Amino acid sequence: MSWTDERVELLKKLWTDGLSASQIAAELGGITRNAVIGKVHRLGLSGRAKAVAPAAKPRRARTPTPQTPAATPRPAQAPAAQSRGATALKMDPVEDVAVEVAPEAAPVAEIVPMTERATILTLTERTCKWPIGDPSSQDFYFCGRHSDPGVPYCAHHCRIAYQPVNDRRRDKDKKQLARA
DNA sequence: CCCTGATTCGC
DNA sequence: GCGAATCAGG
Repeated sequence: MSWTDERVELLKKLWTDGLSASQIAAELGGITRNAVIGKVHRLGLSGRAKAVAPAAKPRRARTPTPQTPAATPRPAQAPAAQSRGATALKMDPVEDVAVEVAPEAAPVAEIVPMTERATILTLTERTCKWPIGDPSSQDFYFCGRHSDPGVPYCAHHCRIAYQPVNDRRRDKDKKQLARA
């Protein structure tokens, strides 16, 4: 894949929206998070809303200068993009909406251990995105259990989501028959 | 382990 | 310019 204008625009939008590099990579498709990060830096829009980095961390990557005959200046990159607004807190508009509403009844569809639950902020390519509970409730969350990369749901919810309609009906019928 | 962004450097 | 490899950190 190449960086077409459309893809660059989408990248800018998603990045400024606060999505992580890997999330953006998944959104764009056919690209890794490294590519996204690299592009973000080249575009000069790194360091989004974030508390002002206090003591600069002396970044050093890879083996300390392996082959350097005599001259490899590498201006250590101009400290250009250090200008940021005061201290904008990163927030996700989606969660904002989901949290604003009344806390009333929270019909939990099933139990998922607290430690495995996911919010819209913690979902990744490998977390189950099965929604649980009332979306307008405080207790709404996503399954969050492990799912294979690129697969939206964990094995358990995959079975539910992708179960053929006929099978489901068959199950339902079985239950009704058993009851009758 | 999972993940995050930052950086370097061969291509 | 691109992005894998690597780093430092949560």
